[in-house]
Amino acid sequence: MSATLQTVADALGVSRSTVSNAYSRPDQLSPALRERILETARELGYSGPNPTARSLRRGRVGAVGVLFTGSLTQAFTDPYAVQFLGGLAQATERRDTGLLLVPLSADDPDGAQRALAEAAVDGFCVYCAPNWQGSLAVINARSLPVVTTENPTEAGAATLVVSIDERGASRTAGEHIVGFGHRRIAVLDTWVTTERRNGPVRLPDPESLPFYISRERICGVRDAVVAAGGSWSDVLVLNARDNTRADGAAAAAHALDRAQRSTAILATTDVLALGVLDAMAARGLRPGHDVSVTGFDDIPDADRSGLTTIHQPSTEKGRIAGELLLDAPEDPALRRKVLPTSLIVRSSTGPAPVGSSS
Amino acid sequence: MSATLQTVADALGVSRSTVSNAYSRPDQLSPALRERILETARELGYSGPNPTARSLRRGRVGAVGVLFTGSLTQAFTDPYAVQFLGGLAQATERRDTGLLLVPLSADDPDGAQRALAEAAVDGFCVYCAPNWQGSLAVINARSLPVVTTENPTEAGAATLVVSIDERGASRTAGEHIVGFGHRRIAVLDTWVTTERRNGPVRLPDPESLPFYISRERICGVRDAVVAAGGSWSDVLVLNARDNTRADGAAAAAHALDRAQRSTAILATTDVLALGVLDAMAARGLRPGHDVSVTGFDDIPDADRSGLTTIHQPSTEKGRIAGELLLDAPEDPALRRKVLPTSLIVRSSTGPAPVGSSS
DNA sequence: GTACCCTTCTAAATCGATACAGTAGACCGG
DNA sequence: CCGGTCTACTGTATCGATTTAGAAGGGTAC
Repeated sequence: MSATLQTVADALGVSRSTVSNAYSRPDQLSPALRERILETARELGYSGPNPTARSLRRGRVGAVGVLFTGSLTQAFTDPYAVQFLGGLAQATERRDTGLLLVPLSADDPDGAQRALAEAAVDGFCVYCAPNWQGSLAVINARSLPVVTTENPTEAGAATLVVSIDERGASRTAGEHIVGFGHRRIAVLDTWVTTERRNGPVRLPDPESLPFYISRERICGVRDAVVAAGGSWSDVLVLNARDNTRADGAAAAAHALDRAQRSTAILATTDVLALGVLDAMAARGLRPGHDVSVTGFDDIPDADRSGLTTIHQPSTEKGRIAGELLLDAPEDPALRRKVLPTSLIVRSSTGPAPVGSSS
Repeated sequence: MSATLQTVADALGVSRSTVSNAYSRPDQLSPALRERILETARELGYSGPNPTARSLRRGRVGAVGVLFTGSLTQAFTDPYAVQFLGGLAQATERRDTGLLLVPLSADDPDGAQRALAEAAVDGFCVYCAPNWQGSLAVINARSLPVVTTENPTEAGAATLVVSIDERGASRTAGEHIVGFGHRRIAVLDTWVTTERRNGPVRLPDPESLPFYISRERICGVRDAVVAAGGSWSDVLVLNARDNTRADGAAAAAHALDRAQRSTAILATTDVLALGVLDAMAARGLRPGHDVSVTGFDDIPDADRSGLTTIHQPSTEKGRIAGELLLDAPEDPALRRKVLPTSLIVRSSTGPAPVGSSS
């Protein structure tokens, strides 16, 4: 069944090299012979050089690995992730490079490590995974280029980074909220605790959070609150089971249904924030009047829903990540990029309701 | 820099085979030696067998290719697609197999074909792409297993298929609608025409549509209408630019804003249907009263929005596709599976408004 | 006619591993 | 002490291509 270069070469009485050239370097042989070779190949059912063999010889695979925490479904549920991946794909496609999804299942750490060690790729993109099950160590051992969108500190010195000022951006949202006079504030995030449930969490010190993005975004809010004379201990911390709209709504219920209802809920992702809006709609609460809500990412749905949020250039982030990975600059200064963000004010935020100051 | 099996073997004075066995077949050597080998490897910075070389020798790559039409962003915008992929990932992960995304850019047919010919994979999954740029021909030439969720007829005899009865399912939705007395009916789909715009389209004969899913779902509606004594020419056909909520809303506007407003809009995907609901909300129209709306797929948001739709087991479809691909049964009867669907009636459908019969 | 170049093709080395057959030595029963 | 069976390891062929240096043949310049 499986024909090889040699098969075709033998059939025509030419050398293997020539057949190879017919596919990979057309300028190295006469057009006439090339045509005969391709013709013969077609007859023999030979569909071109074996990609694996070619990769071995060339030392280039033509794919980059994309790491995921948790299930793939979950990883793609967030439109931010999808946009980022779209950008990444744009960049890699231009260089004839594919994207290999490498799921890191939490149930099976060994399997995850094996998957990383055995993935045939030219580099890795770590975009939504914290240092999961020692995955970074495995990756670094392979001495392949790695680009991450997260933790610039935890990443090795050789790692490529494209990031945003998570803490500063989040602080902007916090300042926007305290500027409106809000004092009963809640922050909503995923996996603030290892218990996977929807509800309030005690978090004495947000600096101690292990997950970079959670830590930075929550600390940003804290900074704004403290700068305005407030105290971190007054901020209600809510955990959502997963980064989904439904879990956002369920977790937000705890802030909305208690006696002293929070007047502002700052979610660390738009998906969660939209869940908050869902929960409010179910209770007849008006965004921006009864309760103010902010998100993070500025996904397309945010605009539709009038959600005040932090815009970050998701697609561009992916594109740049891809370019860095495939064309890693030597200059250390060029190996780390920080992209701008901006606060987008829409209708989901407004002045604190009167009489809510207590 | 790059250590190989041989490097490690030489350093220890053992044979290359033994080092290989230390990684791949631990039972073939004494635990003590194995430990020494792994230790030495670590010191030399050798991170395990080169995946490409291993693939070549083993004849198995450990990845399956997933084909996309259009941009990756678009392919992942539909929760149905994400669920399907999640199921696929479940099945492949269990077999230590990764997912390689292969984008088929419309701009660059040659690039798309090259990507297919050069993808290092053990099989292909074609799940949302029609026969794009002759992609099926390229794939078939490689004589790798292929699974598709679509067109059972266009697919070669060797192709694995996991599908649903698209036409029958869609007809069920149509019967539900005509059963409610609706006669001013619109169908909404993506790419009914090659012009990419939102709005009405003349479609004398739906059987002539080139895209399988569009054709089948639309014909299903037609069958229901005709069976109820109606005529296809009375059905308004709307095209949405892309399969997005926003485009669904924009296209639906044409059915909602005209003098003789459609009393029912049957969308071929939930995403489009949710767009229709958006458009209705913007106009103060009540789903199930003023206008009935149906979707297709039963994505999570459908439930939240009270959308009547056709449920299909998306995740399971992906899982089965993965299993078929990695464990293709010989028996032709087992190579094609048809999964059940069901009509889920929610609040977005109801009796035609009185006096709408003209 | 010789020297030189260009085009077109070939031969051999190489990429980094795995599979399989085979060997050396230990151990055991009789 | 011999045949037989294990265990632990080695040697060689092989997977399917690319690459490099170089050879054959024809053409051109002087």
